[in-house]
Amino acid sequence: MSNRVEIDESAPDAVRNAPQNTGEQDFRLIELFFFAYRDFIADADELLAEYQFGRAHHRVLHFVNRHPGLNVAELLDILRITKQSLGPVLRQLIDAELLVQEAGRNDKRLRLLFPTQNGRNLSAKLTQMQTRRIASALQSLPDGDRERIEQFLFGMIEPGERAFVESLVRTGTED
Amino acid sequence: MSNRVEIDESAPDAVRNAPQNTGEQDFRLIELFFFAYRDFIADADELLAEYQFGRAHHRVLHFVNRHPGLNVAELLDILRITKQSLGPVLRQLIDAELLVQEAGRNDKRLRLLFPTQNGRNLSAKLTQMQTRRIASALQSLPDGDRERIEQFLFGMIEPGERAFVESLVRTGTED
DNA sequence: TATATATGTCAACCAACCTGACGTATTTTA
DNA sequence: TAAAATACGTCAGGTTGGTTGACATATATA
Repeated sequence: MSNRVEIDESAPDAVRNAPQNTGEQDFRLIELFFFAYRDFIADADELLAEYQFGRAHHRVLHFVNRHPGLNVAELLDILRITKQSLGPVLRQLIDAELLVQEAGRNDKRLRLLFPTQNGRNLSAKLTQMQTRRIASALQSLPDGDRERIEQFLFGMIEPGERAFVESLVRTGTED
Repeated sequence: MSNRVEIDESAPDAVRNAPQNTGEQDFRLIELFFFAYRDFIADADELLAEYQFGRAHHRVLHFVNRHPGLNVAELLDILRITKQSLGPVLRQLIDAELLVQEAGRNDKRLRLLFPTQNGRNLSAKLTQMQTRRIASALQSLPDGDRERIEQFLFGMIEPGERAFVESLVRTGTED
């Protein structure tokens, strides 16, 4: 069988020029953001692969660590996934003894999620890798620009979500 | 069948306290980056869904628009995926007449990729949505902070990748 | 007691990747 | 000029991380 590509004579015309990096087309920041995020995630991916885990596990581990005692509904709300897709991830993390479940004291329907010491350790390791990358990226900037970066990232978040994100992000902040 | 969760008496101990937002654990920027990227992507996802397209289509459309005449190997190198996974995406974009292929003039083995006018239009629409979100995030910052943001994002990129990304990002920049 | 809530689970499906193997057109090299 | 390398396409089968829908159970609330 031939896979010779016949160029369709009636094909729509190719546009041959590159678009410009104008005010309406901020390619520079769009692409930098894309590649920055790719590499921000990459470190963690490597470490997680040793455990046969993926990004889904990372996110669950991260937020349970940050908010010990979180219940399933709250976790789903943060991650914006369905309980059906959370199910296997949660089970694997519990089987690996990185998380534990406890029934709520007052409301026994709730399954409260806590990290184990191993879970805390792995999460800390992942967080440290990302923290180091951020720190080195901040290093080249003037002191005080950290707040500008925070402000920029916060401004990228959908306005209706900002209060919620702010409440998550404030946790554990001494101020 | 009962799904009563028996709390395993021998379960590892739960860690009950939240970790702190210290120098070693930069939760604030980590989480802001996570949520910012999520929303940065979300606008485009919605528009793409109308075409039954996903993020893979977006990325291909974006880079072919930015670099008209790109060949398949170069595209794979930017996207870091295999040709097997690019295949269906490319075919769908060509079938939808958003992209066209042409054999290379000098090297006829090459398949050069170009956007059609429709492809250019859709890509521009997607880029504009992301550009607007970025612009509104920058609005609250002092003038000139744009460069700081660029510098920060560039600093997040793996050092070995920076030259390549810089060469991609420079395309179409008048300076 | 009836209903609502929180969670778990079964089944079927999908998007977007992957590896491996192989075919064809074309170019380069020996 | 024949052989090897390159660029690309494609078939087959697998994985991860999601989805929707339906339903069961334990517990809480009205």
